Amino acid sequence: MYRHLTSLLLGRRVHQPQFTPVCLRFGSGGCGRWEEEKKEDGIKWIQLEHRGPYFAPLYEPLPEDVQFYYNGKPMKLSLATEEIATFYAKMLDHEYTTKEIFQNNFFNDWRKEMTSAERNIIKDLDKCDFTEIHKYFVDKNEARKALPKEEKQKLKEEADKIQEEYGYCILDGHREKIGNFKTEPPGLFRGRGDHPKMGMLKKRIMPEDVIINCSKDSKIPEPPQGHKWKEVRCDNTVTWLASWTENIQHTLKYIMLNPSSKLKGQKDWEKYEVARRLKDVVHKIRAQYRMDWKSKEMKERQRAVALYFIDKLALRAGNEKEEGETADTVGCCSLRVEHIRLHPELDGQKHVVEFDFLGKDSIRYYNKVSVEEPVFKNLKRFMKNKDPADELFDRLKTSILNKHLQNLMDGLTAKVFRTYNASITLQEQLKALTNSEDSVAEKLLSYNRANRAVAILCNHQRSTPKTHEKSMQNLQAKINAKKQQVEEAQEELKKAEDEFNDTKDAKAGANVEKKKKKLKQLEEQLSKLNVQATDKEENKQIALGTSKLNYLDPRITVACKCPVLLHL
DNA sequence: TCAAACACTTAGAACGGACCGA
DNA sequence: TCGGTCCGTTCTAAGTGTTTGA
Repeated sequence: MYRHLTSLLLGRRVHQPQFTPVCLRFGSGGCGRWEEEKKEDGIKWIQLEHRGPYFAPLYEPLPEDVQFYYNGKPMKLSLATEEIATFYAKMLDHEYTTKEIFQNNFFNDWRKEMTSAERNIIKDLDKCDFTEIHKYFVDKNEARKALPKEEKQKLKEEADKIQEEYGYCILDGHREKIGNFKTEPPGLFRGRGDHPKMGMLKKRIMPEDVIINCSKDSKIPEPPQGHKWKEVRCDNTVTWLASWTENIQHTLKYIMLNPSSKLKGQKDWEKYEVARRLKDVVHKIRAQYRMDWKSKEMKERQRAVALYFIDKLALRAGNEKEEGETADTVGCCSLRVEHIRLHPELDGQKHVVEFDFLGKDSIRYYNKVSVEEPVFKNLKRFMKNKDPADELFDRLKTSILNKHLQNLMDGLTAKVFRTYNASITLQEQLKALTNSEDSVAEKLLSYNRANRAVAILCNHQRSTPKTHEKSMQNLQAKINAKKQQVEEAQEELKKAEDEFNDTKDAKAGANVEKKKKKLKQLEEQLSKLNVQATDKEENKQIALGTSKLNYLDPRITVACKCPVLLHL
C-alpha cells in the first residue's frame, strides 16, 4: 500500500489534498493515466507485451569431492537424484527436516525420482548422510557473502540486467513493473503449520508447463531454445502475464504485475472505496444483525452471530477446505465447537467467549471476549448436542453470508469488514494518540502504536525473531547496570544529605542538589530502558507490515499529517 | 445447486542492505 | 570495523470470492 501511496504522491495524482479522508481523492488532479478512457466492463487491457518468465537456473552438479553417504559409504548419485538430495541437504538446519511428515514425504518423492538401482540401495532415510553436501552449500554461501566489493557489484549488475529485461512489461503503452517475473525454482514444499504435504518435491517448471498471456499484435515472447510454451493466449479479461499449474496442490500460479502498477493501484483504491461505503451503512447492518439474533430461523441466527464476530473481532470469512489436503485451519464460518468455550462469568466479566483456533498460516487465534447476552445464548444453542469436532455454524457457509451482505450493500463481502475495521481503528487511534503540537518523534511513536492496535485486531503475528532472546539479555544487562548506578547515586545523595545535616554548609547544600539532579536523571534513563524492554517484549510476536500494506487506507495517514510520510 | 476451477489478495519467512553504536 | 538491529523487498503459501459447467 505504501508503495502505492508513494507512487500516488510522486505521480501527483493527489494534488493539493485537503487532508481529510473524506474529500481526498486518489484520482483528482487531471493527471493523465487515471483519466485514461474507461475500458469495457471486465476488460483489463488492450495491449500487453512482455518477455515471458525468467526460468530458474538449471542444476549444477556437485564437485567430485562433495559426497553423499549411504550407510556410512560414499555413493555417487545420478544427476536427478543428486539434485533432489541437495534440496534436503540445504534444509538440514531447518526445523522442517526434524518433522516426520516432512521426512516421509521427501523420502517418498525422492525415491520416485531415483534410478531403479538407486532405489534398490537407498531404502532408509536414517542411513542417508547429507552433511557434506550441507557443508558445501553453507561454505558457498559464506564465500558469496565474503566476496570483494567489486565482485558483488558485478553480480548486482547482472541481476539488474535480468530485472531490466524480464522484470517489466508494456501495458497499454506504459512500461509497468512485474511482481514476480521468475518461475519458482524446484525444491521441497514448505507448507505452514501441520501441512500434510510438507517435504513433497516441487518440480522444476518448464516452458512446456507455462501458458503465456499477451496481446495478439504484440511481440510473442520466445520460449528458451529447444522448448515451446504450453499455450499462448490472448485473454484481456485477466491481469496475469503467464501461469502454470504447480504439482503439489495442483493449483494455478501466476506471473502478475507489481503493486506499483496502475492496474493493481486502482484495484487497491477501489477496495478502500468499498470500505468507505461500508462506513455509511455499518450502523444499519449492525442493527439488522442484532435483530436477526432473535430470528425464528436458525440459519439467520447463525448468520447474524457469525457476522457479529466478523465485525467485532475482524475474523476472516472461513471458506470450506478440502480435508487432508492442507493444514487444519479455520475462519469464522468454519469454526468448530471445539474452538470456543463459553464462560457465563470470567475475570469479573459476563458472557465471555474464549476462542482458541488456528487461522490462516496456522497462526493461533486466542482471545477472551465479553459478548452481548443474545450472542452468548445463541452460541449455547448452536453448541447443544454437538460433538467438539462438529461445525459451530452448521447452517452457514461463506457463500450464504456473502450473498446476504451483497443484498445489504453493493460490493460488500465478509473481508470488507476487516479492511473497514482496520482503517477505522487506525483513524480513531491516531485521533486519540496524537496532538498537533507533538514532535515528529512523538507522532511517529503514536503512529506505531496505532499501527500496533490494528495488527492486534487483525491477529497479525510473527514468530519471535531469533535474535530476540539475546537482544533482551543485552537490554536487561543495560537495565541492571543502570539500576546499580541508581543505587550508587542514592547512596551518594544520602551521604551528601548527611554531610549537609552535619555541617549546614552552603557548599554541602549545593552538593545535595547536584546529587538529587543526577539521581533524577538516572531514574529517568532507567524508566526509559524499562519502557523499551516492555515495548520489545510486547512487539516480539506482532507483525506490523501486513496491516500497513493491505489494510490501512493511506489517505488516513495523509489526513493525519503523519510523519511516516517523511520516511517513504 | 454445487463443486471445481480460476483469479486475485493477503500472509509470514527469509533475505539483504543500510545504519548505528561500541 | 564489527556485530546487532531495523526495515524494505522478495518469495510463495494460504486465504477470499467469483465464474464455470455439469
